[in-house]
Amino acid sequence: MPELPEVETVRRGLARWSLNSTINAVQVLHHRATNPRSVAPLDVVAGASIAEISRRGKFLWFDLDRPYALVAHLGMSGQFRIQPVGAPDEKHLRARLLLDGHQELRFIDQRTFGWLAVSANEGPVPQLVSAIAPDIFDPLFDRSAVINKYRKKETEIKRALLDQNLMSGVGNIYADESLWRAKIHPQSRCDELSPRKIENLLAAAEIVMSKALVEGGTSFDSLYINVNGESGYFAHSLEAYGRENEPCSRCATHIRRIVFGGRSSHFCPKCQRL
DNA sequence: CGTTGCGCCTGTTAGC
DNA sequence: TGCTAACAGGCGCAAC
Repeated sequence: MPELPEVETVRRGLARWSLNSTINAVQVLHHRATNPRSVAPLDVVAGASIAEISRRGKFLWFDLDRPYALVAHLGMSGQFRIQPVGAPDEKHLRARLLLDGHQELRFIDQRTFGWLAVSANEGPVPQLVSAIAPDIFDPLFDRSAVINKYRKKETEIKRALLDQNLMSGVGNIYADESLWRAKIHPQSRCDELSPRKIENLLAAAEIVMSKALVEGGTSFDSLYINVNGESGYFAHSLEAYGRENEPCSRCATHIRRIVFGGRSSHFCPKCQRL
């Protein structure tokens, strides 16, 4: 499940292998690979060269030598792979970009929640990304303003953490990890948390995602890999997510899993009290 | 307007 | 053993 550290790992791989390349052709192999909000069919980027590869939260995009960008979201299972021309097609290959130098940039996506799109790129971020809040590593991230936004929310803190309009990049894994680290129960009401607690939570999110980035992200299976096909190693470092009935590393109480808001939350019932 | 729930997908696993 | 149901869950939109 690609969240900020995984998407950033992919972005760095893409930058290393495709920066300054020209996109010679685009081939779309599945109708869901194109986001319906794309302003044009994907093959309009043919002939463009890749000037920069950028990211906000879980969205990434190719800045082109044109007034529009090629935006990508990996969804649940999206992958980019750099492959030599002629390599056998992957089972869930959804689109391929032919680059100069006999390389292909392939978009592979089992569950088809991921997509590509062409979007106007004349502001700070492409139009398609403009509604997404800056992530915690963005120079535009305003920590005190974001703390105030969380404090005004009339919902549980876990839900708010997943809201990409407040702060982007955090998904279910890093939400649970951040809450564990900050010792906050996922069902705590936002408007009952002190500014200090929320500040601690943001600091925890920043630390957890920084550590994950160093490890190349979290891989449970082959659904998340980087552009070289390599897995990340942060799964070994998870303290709460996916550890139901295993002992908390701080107090040995068994981690509990509950479901609310349609998703699983993992937490230590002793360290993270309501 | 803010919050909540649903639908979109497919491969794996748990349970009967 | 073989089938069905549950599960994974980011995002956009509809509904309340």
